[in-house]
Amino acid sequence: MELDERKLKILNAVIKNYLETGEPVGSRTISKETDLKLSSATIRNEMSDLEEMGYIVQPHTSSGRIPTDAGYRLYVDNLMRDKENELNAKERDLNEIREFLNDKVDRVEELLQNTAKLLANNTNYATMITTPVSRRGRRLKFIQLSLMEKDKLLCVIVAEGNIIKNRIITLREILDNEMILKLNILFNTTLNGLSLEEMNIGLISKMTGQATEHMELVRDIIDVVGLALADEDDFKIYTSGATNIFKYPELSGSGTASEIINTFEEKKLLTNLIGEREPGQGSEEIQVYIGNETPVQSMKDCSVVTATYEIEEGVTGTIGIIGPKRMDYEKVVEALKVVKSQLDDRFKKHDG
Amino acid sequence: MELDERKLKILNAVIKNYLETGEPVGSRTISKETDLKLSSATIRNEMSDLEEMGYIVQPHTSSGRIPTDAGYRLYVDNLMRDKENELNAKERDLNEIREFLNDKVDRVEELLQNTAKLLANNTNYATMITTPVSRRGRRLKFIQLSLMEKDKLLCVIVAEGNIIKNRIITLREILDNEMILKLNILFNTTLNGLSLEEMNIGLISKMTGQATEHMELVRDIIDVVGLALADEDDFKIYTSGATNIFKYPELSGSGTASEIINTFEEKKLLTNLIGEREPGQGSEEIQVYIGNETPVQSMKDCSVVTATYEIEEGVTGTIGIIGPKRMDYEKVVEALKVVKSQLDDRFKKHDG
DNA sequence: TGTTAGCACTCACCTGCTTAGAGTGCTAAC
DNA sequence: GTTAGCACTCTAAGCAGGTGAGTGCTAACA
Repeated sequence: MELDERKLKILNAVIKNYLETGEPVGSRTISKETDLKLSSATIRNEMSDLEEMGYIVQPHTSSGRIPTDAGYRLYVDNLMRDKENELNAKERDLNEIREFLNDKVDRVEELLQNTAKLLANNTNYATMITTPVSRRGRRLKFIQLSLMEKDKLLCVIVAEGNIIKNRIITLREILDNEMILKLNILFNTTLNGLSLEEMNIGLISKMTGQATEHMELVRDIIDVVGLALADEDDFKIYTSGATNIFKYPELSGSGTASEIINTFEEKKLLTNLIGEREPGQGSEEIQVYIGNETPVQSMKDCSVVTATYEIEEGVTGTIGIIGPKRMDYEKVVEALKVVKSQLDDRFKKHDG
Repeated sequence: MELDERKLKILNAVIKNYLETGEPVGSRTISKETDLKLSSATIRNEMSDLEEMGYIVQPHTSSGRIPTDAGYRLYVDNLMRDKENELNAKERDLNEIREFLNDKVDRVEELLQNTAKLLANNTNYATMITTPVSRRGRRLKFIQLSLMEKDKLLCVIVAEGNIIKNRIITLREILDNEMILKLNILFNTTLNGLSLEEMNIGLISKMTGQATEHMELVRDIIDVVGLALADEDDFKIYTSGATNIFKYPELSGSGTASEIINTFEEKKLLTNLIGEREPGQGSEEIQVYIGNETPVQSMKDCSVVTATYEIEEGVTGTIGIIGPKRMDYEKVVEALKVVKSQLDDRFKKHDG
């Protein structure tokens, strides 16, 4: 059977109507609400075909049709853009996002948290956003050792991108200030500008050789620096609007809501959503997962839309919107694009 | 009417039974399950009295009784301890908590997060825990200035309790290393050991006087130090097991669950739970809020039990457990006591 | 050959009715 | 003061019937 123009129009109408109402849609509704001048009987025949092709189903005999995952897929991939003219109304909402992101918020944490909240409020879905992380390890910019207490050494480690980490080392020996100064010089002349991979064994033995009386300490410090550079513990996931899912009966019933909320609470469970985007792939960088396509099991009854933002070459974060399968894909995709580009801009501005 | 021994026993039995089953409890049940050798008819009379006194109610005519908030209150304040002999069984669970907290977890954040999770798993209620905060401002331990880029100065500020904060100052002048060394010495000799309140105007003008060429910078640094010491932004609330509330039908129905989950997501809404304990008050430092007594509106159908832990004089955090009014108060209170004392120990150990 | 009107049929949902069971309050007897 | 007995109340569950939305199929129409 062929998916001709008319069938597409009907499918589009069915999905569009279902997105709005959340109720199964019948042939009469389509007959009345499309510009196709067809009776409900004709529509019925076409819908029967569409069902056979796997794009729509009846929840039970003699009820209207609702889209299948395949139906949504087709809609998202091919039909959605047909309605671009309607976007103007939605643009208004998005302007709020634009304006907000243009305001200055000083701390990144707050910025991301607010972005999540804003998206959640504007879309009425649950949202998540991650801090940007670098694919390759960061380079060491410099290191600063200072004595905090007589047996506690503070190591301030500054990496590329001005990521600052503090580590405390408990000393097994007494150090005087002069020695600390020497160690500072030793480390900064040897390690600065290197990435984790470049700090090899040769380098380490060279350093321990230059400070034979404090070999152990030097090793400790190198360890700490290595861990700090590798450490992704400033990788955070912020979420907002998890309770929005209660607004959608098809999710709030049974155990689904509980599972989803739990996933949001244990933010680690969301890591699978983070895009493994190949560098330089597709222009959009927006992913839509429908139902079972989702990488997170607990969301198999939802749809998930993610975008990847990039604040500099190789340093990316992920924004995600989670809602019912009948989410307003257009609005969500549009909102993500706006946020993504605004975030890009903001970070670039900050950089320069 | 007087609340005699027998009435107390019956009330206790009603509440205990209701805590277990969650169903209204009838006179026959009590007649069978207590050691009082009384018929159901007698129990009925007594229950009628207890209802008149406001300790129990019938959800509808001709159903069993459930406790009122006043009933729970009486139970928590006076009746609960009668069953201390049963605690041995529950002790086993608590040992798990003890063992866990004795294991070393390096980062405080992780420790607290895990504690919340552990409590949630062991009690089947929702839990929260805050980072410890100091009532009075912290004292400055030392400060370390270093040049990060040619126009960016890194200030590492270490406060009492080894709280470390990093701040970046953008320079309006060029500084050489010698100058930075001088500034380091100036700040550390003048400010170390002082609290925010003690850094008064006299001190500031004395310092700017000693570095007239860099007056602006000195002022900037003092500002940054002041803000960092006052800043409570490392105050965090960790939560766990929010979805546990779905296990209790009386909460999961209607909008309550959604509201509670929302409160847990917007952690700020939980701040009202944080104890304003007067120093040196009551030995227990465990608070039980039943129903409407709660300081957080969205939890008016729940009970909330909080404990305050203190890692050093004046530096306290709050642990909270949120569940249905029919929560197992004994177990919860016991668990909180264990966690509280273990946390105390752990921090003291670290200190020493 | 595609489109339409008509009709029988299905199914979810609502309403009203009935029944069973748990539990009460009251009274009278012990 | 305690108890047995009884009438009463209320919930929960199950069943019957009616309604309406929607379908599939067939036959007639353009």
